[in-house]
Amino acid sequence: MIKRITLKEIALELNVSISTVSKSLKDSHEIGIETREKIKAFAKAHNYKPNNIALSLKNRKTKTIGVIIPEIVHHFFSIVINSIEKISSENGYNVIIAVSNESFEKEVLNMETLANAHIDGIIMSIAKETLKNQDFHHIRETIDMGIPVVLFDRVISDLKCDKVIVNDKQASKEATQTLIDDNRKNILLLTSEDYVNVGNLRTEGYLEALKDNNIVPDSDLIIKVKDKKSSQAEMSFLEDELEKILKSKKIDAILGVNEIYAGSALKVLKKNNIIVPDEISIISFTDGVISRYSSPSLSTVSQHGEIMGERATKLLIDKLTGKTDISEFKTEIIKCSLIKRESS
Amino acid sequence: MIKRITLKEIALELNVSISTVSKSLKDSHEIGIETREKIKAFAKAHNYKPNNIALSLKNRKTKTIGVIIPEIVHHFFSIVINSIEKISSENGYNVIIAVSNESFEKEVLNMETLANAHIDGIIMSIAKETLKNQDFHHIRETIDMGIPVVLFDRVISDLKCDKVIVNDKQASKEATQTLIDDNRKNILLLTSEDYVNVGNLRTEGYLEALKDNNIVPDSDLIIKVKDKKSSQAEMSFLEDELEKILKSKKIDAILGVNEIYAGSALKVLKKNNIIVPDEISIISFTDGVISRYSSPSLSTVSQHGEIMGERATKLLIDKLTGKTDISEFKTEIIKCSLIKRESS
DNA sequence: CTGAAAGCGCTAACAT
DNA sequence: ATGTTAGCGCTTTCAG
Repeated sequence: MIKRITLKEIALELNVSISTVSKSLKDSHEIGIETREKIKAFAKAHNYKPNNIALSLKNRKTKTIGVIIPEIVHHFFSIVINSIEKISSENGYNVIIAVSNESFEKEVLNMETLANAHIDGIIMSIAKETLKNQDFHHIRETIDMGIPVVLFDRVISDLKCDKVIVNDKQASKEATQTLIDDNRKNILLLTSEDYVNVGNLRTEGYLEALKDNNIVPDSDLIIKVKDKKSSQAEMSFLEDELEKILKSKKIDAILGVNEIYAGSALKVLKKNNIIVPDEISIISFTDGVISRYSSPSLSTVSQHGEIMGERATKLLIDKLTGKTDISEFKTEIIKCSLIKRESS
Repeated sequence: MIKRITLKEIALELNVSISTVSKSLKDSHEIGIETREKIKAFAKAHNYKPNNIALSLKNRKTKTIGVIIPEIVHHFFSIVINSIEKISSENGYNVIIAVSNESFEKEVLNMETLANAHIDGIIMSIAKETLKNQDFHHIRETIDMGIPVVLFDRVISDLKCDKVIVNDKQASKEATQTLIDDNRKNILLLTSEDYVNVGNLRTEGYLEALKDNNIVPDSDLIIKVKDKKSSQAEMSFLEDELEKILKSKKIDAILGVNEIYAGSALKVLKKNNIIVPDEISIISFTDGVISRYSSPSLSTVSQHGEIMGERATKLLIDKLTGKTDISEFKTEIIKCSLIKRESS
């Protein structure tokens, strides 16, 4: 078993003081060129690596970023994490992952754990339950402790932190308009419960598009998928609702606020021998793997998770490195883009 | 901005020594009951939290686990990470994520970074390029430094560490047998290049099943998907190859070593108006979201990523907590299970 | 029962 | 040019 060598050991070995070693390794001109070189050579030969824990204790910096997300097994979030990890490591930061599982309590715990791990900053997307509870004390407290926070996607506007969001409402409006332009007037909306602001904004965009085109919204054509313990359960709820509506209403298009909803809808349509996009066309948010591999493949609104992760990380690092003023907060808005595939 | 209070500050405030405070907070019987209570009350009132960095420096333990994976945006790996994070946090460990992107160089760097972060142990799945290079010095060195490593899925047998794998060969054999039992004799195999041991084992299982049934393997019926810069590029390679084969050979079943291969194959078959499973049936490894939402949905061999992550984490934690002998290494084999869906 | 002091590995201000 | 020392926050041994 190979032990790491310390400054002290090097000092002892070469009969110099610890600070001489420390300064030499920093190439300080305080130290004579030959002792300096000798020490550097010795350190290299013994593969000296500074102990980051000791440095952290001294500097009060861990060069670590904490990330709290509602779930990992989810195309959008995994893209964002990937991007966060990439930018972080390029800038010498490590990434600690914490998952809230959409639970308020877990999210609060996560924040504590990360604060105790002395992460330098946090990037997070808020859990559904937290949005429902409208309780953000844990985020406020973290910010009050001087830990910078960057929120992405699921965001609360009155928190003192940077934010990265998507033009949800506008994108939803445009997607709906695309369907209307294709002469579809009976558009079913598959969305989440009201307190999920992202879903809400998309619903608003949908409604605005209808209004702009003088289409009277039919509340029966909006399915708000209830939160359940498992996404399995949520999907069967959605499928049941959809089957009911198909029997009672004429529908010629579906807008889904994420690809799981749209993918499930597609299954129901197939089961009922409804041809997509001839009879019903579909557009969905989340440009993930389901959209690409389903058949017909789904037209989607891409939220550009990669860009969101990148922007969020850069905002945070700028704050950590002092490039940005600590008390100034930006909100970056990423533009969604519509990716046309077979379903519309 | 709220500062964390330290032992020193508490001591100063209450006119006692630091060690009295430290002992009191540990409820040491050395300290008189009333000073003890007074100190505990004061600490609580001021929301004292020990500084984990200082503890790490002292204990040489960070209570952090490093995870190195080839990619995050991938159903199997994201499931495993999720599970690792879950078990870790239940046991008071943080998880640092590092992504190798299938690159050897990046993987070596990742290991260094994690070692420098003084993680207590590492859970990893080896990058393709590393498997190709057959260079595992970085893993050996990490182990030599006394950092326990647990490998999962993509594993090298002669490393001194715990391993969690899947009965790939057997599962592949059984899947192939299932197809043969359904009277399919011309089975196309979609696999990865030889040096990916997982793909290799699955190929072996396929070949054994053929042999057991006296079917002469046809090398034209094995597509080894070449590694490319992007999975996009790999898929178009696969699709081109498959189209060619469909023209020249009779095929009545496809076995894919992962669901991306199988999903892409499904698209090609659709394009050529071949009906699945009537004309060609499909079974695929990786029970992910593509399999569930494609149509027809894919029968899959589930590798139980959740269980793999759980076992790997438990093996590591057992080693870290001294429950297991440091120099004894286990290999756990998870049994795959076949999930029947519409494609077979 | 309480406190002083050393030490984990490192830095930096301050001697010499 | 090199060394001494204090200190980051904590634990723990040893003294009082």
